[in-house]
Amino acid sequence: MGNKFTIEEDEVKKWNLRMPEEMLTAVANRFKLLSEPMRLKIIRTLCENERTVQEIVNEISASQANVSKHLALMHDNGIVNRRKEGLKCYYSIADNSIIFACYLTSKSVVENLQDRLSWLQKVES
Amino acid sequence: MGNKFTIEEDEVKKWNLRMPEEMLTAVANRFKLLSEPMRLKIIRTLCENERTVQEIVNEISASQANVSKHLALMHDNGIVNRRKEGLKCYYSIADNSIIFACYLTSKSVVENLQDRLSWLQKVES
DNA sequence: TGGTTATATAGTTATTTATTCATACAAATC
DNA sequence: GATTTGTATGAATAAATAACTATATAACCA
Repeated sequence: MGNKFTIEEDEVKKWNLRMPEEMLTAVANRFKLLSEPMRLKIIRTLCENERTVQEIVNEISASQANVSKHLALMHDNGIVNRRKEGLKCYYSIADNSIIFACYLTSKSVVENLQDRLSWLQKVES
Repeated sequence: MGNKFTIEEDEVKKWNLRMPEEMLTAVANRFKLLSEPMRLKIIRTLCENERTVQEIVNEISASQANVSKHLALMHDNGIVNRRKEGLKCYYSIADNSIIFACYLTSKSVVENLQDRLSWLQKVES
């Protein structure tokens, strides 16, 4: 409760140094997993709690097959956990940094849009 | 210098609430921009300083045409700035949260790989 | 004006992948 | 065992796009 996430800016800047090629590909792949609106929708339903496939299908409007495939992909890549209970299969977020990345990116995208909008308004007036 | 970036975990969890469809698509699109190793390579060269297209081409091994297209794409989407000076064209990171997202994701991916590795070692022994 | 340099852009190809439909599998219940 | 329910998967299709080649643009210089 009231947990804080803190990072030193200097530490961030070191990101550019000495990252081997395979790591770069792995990072790109992680971003690719987050680059589909449908998967973000699914991830969003998992933010609060674990969910069954059917629950997800009901919350977002998508076919069972499609949701199942996206979940399988995310599970294979270790960003969601799977828990079976009888017929049902519960999925949950495996790594909170996923949510964090989504949050950060959302904020940044919103700010970006706002900047462009205010620029547009300046030009118009 | 010594700047810190802090976020409340509770704030992050609110990400799932009331985000309109277009925002989700915009966020997905931002992630898609970061989902190509070649673009990450380019971004990495821009971490320290602005760079000309040729400088980037020389640093990473890629064709001028390809680098130029990636830069154009990133510029169109507002994640790099462009500054012309004579014949040369200098690009730079438009939004530090990009670097931050890369850093976070890299860390998370590394931890994920380490977890899988230690799990594998447990299974083997 | 002609030539050189830095960057951008068409057109093309090959690859990836999200989605759909149909079906398979597997656990529970009758 | 047969049926129902929840989930996974294979095949097919359509759309997106990274990379290449060749060419265009545009600024600088002789």
